[in-house]
Amino acid sequence: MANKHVKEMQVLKEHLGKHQLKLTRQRELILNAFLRQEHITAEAMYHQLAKSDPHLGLATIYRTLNLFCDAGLAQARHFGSQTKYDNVSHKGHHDHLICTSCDQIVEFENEEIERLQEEVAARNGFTIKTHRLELYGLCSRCRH
Amino acid sequence: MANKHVKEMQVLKEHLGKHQLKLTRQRELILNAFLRQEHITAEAMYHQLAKSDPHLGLATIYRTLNLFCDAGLAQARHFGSQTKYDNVSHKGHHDHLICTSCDQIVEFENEEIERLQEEVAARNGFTIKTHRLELYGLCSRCRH
DNA sequence: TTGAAATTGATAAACTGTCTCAAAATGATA
DNA sequence: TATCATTTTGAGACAGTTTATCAATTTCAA
Ligand SMILES: [Mn+2]
Ligand SMILES: [Mn+2]
Ligand SMILES: [Zn+2]
Ligand SMILES: [Zn+2]
Repeated sequence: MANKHVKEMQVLKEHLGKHQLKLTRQRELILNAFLRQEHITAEAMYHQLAKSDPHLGLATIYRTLNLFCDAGLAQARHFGSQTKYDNVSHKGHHDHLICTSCDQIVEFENEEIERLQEEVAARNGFTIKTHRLELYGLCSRCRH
Repeated sequence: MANKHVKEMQVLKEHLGKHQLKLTRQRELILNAFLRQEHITAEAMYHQLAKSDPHLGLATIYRTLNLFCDAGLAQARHFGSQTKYDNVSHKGHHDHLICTSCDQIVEFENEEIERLQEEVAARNGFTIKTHRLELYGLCSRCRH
């Protein structure tokens, strides 16, 4: 429990070192809470952390989650109207299936789709930097 | 010029009729301006219409563009941080290539990708209702 | 023509996220 | 370990975008 998330903490420390940033109690706290999640909003992190740390500011949550993005531990994703931070510390690129009824999010990878995207881009003279693919619908549980 | 967009006006009128809504000067005005665009923000429509109609309210623009969405003439799309209304009166489903440098938007359709999406969804027990695929990068002009 | 119902415009409010700044914490250095 | 320049924090102000409110106006079915 105490020395969990060692690898991710190392990644963060390296990023901090490279950018003359400091390791703070808040950053450690937020990192540990964040790594227990897969996809979470800043607001949700705020409420969750408020239980044990009522004075942690919302601005600090935003700043810190954005820092995690810079460090490569997180990725901000806009699902519908919500912005969720995706815990990518242990995953590579992936896209999402989202149940519009229960908000369940399933991750998937499909190299065939990725390849076709490149093909479409090339055909139009584009060089892809990033892309976003989200499939919205009903999961098997919610369909019934 | 006067009787342009007759078909779309008909679609709107049918929607209004079905929902006991009324045809107003503003709705006609906004429809004609909107149909001349492909992808436009509410704010941009507001400024464009302000030239000829300085007292048209921004709220009316939003309300009316959302009405067009209900009528199937428009679709709200969140590109990056902007919300653009896509003029779909004369198009079927399509996805987008977006140049992050000059904001150019290219539309494309790829039935192979669509098919693979269904496959992915089925494999995960999902039934897709909608999806979003956006490829962000540089167009040929901006790459140089 | 009338009048109930819908719509409008102005603006307040909601919502999400960033900025400001004084006070506190960090960590490199002596 | 003490010093102290630099970074970070928390609180709230602020900004951008979209919706809600409401009195006045417009629409349209009767
Ligand atoms: Mn994910
Ligand atoms: Mn389009
Ligand atoms: Zn579900
Ligand atoms: Zn371009």
